[in-house]
Amino acid sequence: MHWADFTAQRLQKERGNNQILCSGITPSGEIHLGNLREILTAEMIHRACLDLELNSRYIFIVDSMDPLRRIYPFLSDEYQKYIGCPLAYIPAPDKDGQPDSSLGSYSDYFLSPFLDALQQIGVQPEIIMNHQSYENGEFAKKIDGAIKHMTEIREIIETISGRELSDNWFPYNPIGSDGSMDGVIVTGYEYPYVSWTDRHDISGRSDIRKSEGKLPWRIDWAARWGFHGITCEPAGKDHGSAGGSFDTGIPICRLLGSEPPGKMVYEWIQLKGMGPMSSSSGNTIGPIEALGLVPPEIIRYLIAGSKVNKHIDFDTGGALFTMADEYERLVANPPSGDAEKLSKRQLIARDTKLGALRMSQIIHGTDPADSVAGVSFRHLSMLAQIKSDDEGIWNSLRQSSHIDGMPNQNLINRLARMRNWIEGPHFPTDAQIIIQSAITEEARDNLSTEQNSFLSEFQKRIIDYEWNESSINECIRESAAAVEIGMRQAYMALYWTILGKYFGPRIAALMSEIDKDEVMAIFSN
RNA sequence: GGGCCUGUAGCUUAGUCAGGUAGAGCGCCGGGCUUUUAACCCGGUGGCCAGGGGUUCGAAUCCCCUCGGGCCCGCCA
Repeated sequence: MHWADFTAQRLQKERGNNQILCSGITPSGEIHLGNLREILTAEMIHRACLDLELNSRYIFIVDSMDPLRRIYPFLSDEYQKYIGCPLAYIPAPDKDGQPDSSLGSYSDYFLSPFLDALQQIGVQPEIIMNHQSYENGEFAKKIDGAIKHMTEIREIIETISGRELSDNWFPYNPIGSDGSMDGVIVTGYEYPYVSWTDRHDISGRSDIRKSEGKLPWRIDWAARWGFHGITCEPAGKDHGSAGGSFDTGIPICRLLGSEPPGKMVYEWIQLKGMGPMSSSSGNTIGPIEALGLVPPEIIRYLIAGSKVNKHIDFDTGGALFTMADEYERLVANPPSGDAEKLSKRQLIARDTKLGALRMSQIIHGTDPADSVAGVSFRHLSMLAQIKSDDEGIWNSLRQSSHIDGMPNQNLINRLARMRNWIEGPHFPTDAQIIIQSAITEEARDNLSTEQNSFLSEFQKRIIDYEWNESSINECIRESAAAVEIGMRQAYMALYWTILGKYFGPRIAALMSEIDKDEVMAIFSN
């Protein structure tokens, strides 16, 4: 069974027919591909719940109330004054990292491209801006409870996380006179006001029913589990390790009167050979960038086809072909078989694969067969390289009867992505089609006597042929027949000559795209 | 130091939670086909399931130990 279905069944047993799946992110910088795993993990479980006919909602909480913690590499020193201020209330950076209030809030600025990416991969969450939950007083009860149970919460955090909290620690961080939560010391509490003195020695009070302060992370998380009624929130393994925020969140959530979700921890996505993604190290690939290269259903398949607790190596090079091939093979030939005839293992394998395929669809519940657009990823990569205009590609596809009439939107999108990939730095060199200007040494060494005589024969004959695909092919066939050489050998000889390797795309189509004199020049050289 | 995950064929892995004769894809080898979609079709090769011990009629699966790999433990998914 697929992990999403398995989790959905477990949730039904544990929490009944109403489920609220949740994921959350902090928009402190460019949101990277790794964040997609959190979102897709939750969203796929949500879909599996819907498939079980449970009442399921999927909410996406943006940690817009989190403070700016430090000056990131892409920010100018101007941001010094905003450290400790909620991301929702400070201006977005411009190209030079200068704060520019005309660009909107910091949190919206980094969030909106990410929401576009979610749209593309078919994720439609209910979006909740956490600062609004503070503004409209949803947190008030939990804050009041946290302050009243201050001693117990302190003990939970100190014993479970092993961290020692300072004497003036307080389970609520008020915002001081300059908008920052740093250096603000709480001096008293009387509902609904927390009074404080900030680092400029200015005193004031915060109304816990408004966004005049926030709960520290570990309590904030536990509190919102409660008032949103969250039944499942997969967390990154940083939160999942012993003494992490999940372990403290569970008892704190109960202390505040609510049932916490069960612990569920997912592994991270790494860039192949480069370690975990991290905005600060610059070792990151954005979902926007990834979605510029890879069809969205294949991104989904990357997550759906991996177990939650396995780390994923994301590779923007040749492995994309392998991944796309696997997906297309699965779509073309989905595992089937009679449940009675299959062993338990084969049955599980079948259902897991079918589940992954189901979860990979952009639109929930649609037929996977519609997602492949009729053309394989590999074939499209070849066409995109030898044909510079899109119309030429559609013509070619019509001729090879891959498509009928006009290309659908899915295919148009795929081609656009393919062109991005090919033109960008990630495209693998061994997939590149490079037309040689002369026969290479390596090619010479690999060509047999028969192949050489085929090539001379072809060179002689082609002069009298038209320069188009079918005519070139005819010439290849006749030349091969004349020197009594197998077609495979004949094609290989042409690949060596024109591309400098022993394999390649349809050679006649490729040749017809190039000028005849240019091709003949390769032979002569 | 505390903890999590992980080790199955040359490679990527399924199967581990619910113990019941090791599955798949890629690669490789052989054959077929041929206007080659780096394709397709057929057949084959290949695993003391990291190692050791225990529980069991029976262990890749559960328990214990050892070793190797990845990662988390201020913020980060």
